[in-house]
Amino acid sequence: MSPAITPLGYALLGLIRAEKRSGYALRKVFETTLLGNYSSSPGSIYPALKSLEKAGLIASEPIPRGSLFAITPSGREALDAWLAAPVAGESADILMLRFAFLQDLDRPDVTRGFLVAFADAARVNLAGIRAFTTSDVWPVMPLQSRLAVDFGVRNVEAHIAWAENALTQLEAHWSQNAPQTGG
Amino acid sequence: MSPAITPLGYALLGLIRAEKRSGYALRKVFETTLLGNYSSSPGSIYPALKSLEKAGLIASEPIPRGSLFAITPSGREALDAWLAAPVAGESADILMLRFAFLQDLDRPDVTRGFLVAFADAARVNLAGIRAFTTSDVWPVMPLQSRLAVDFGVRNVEAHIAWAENALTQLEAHWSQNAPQTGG
DNA sequence: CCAACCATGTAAGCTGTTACATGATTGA
DNA sequence: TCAATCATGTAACAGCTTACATGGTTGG
Repeated sequence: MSPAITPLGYALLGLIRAEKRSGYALRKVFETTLLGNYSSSPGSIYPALKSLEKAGLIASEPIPRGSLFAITPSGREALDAWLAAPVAGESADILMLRFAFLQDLDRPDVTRGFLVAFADAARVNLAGIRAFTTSDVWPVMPLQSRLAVDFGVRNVEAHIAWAENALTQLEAHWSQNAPQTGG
Repeated sequence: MSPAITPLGYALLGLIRAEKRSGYALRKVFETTLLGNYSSSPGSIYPALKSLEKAGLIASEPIPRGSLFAITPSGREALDAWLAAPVAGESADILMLRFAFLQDLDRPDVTRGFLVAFADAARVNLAGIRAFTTSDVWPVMPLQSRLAVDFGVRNVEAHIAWAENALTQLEAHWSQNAPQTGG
């Protein structure tokens, strides 16, 4: 098995699938957009691109200045597998990256599944914290500790609310815009 | 200047200040509590403890089985400096770690300053996103991209609401419980 | 002509992860 | 006695950051 693809690797793969880009252009994306808290330093991106190319997931074509990277069939495969992977354990950051890239997959069923799983995971998470806040140790904990836990509660609640709203809006959008009738 | 203390190092310092602990006990904390997404693997914690000890921030005393670590004066100094540092640029995770440890500092003024700065930073952040969502590119962006941005908005809003509520509750708590009159 | 930007690369160093290894003690 | 847990350690590896280095091009 080839070395695992890192989050940065997937971020690059996703951006490259959406549009052929040079290493420099990719760096600019990380510098300027909200998406991705990844470093735009050359020391991270160029080695990562090399490793993706070596793994056959992207291919470079020379252009007048520098080179352009395009995704390969096996790169598409790896990216799709990642996008469809279960929502377990991954951080919100990574999951949002996946959500953003699900767009290019254009598969409402997969996106729907993702959002449902995302909300479910958040609800499980919330239940776990609630179990804690209703235990007997909770009332005797210092206020500041309880507030730190409350931070987690509010975040998870925001996640759930976001996922429900996103699902509602996307369903409306999908039903308006020529539903996919298979192909 | 000695090598910078890592987030894991501060987490260890904070836990050790609150209570003398062994490496094993510290690992258990990471395994069982909600706080800290740090690994409990021996390969991370024991080397980190060694490095803290080498830097003179903690000291170990032998006990029947293993050893206990206690914070040193210079460790306290380093921890306090970190707790009082500006809220700029750090991730929410790290900031929450700081908030939890601010408890042991027992300095309402510092905690208040932290929460105010935290809320301010979140508001600046929110304003930045709002500037984006009211720009001319926003309406033409795909729905899914807008939803990804909405995730960020909801998170930051949750941060602000949490900080405001935390401040309110703590002020009430401080005014009830024998306000510090210096000394 | 000089500054700024385009475009890529590498070397050093630190950190953390995984995996393996050791040995003592406790409980069934 | 055997498994589980206590308690610590280390070696190999991967990854990212910082910093440095190199050239070409564009614009004033």
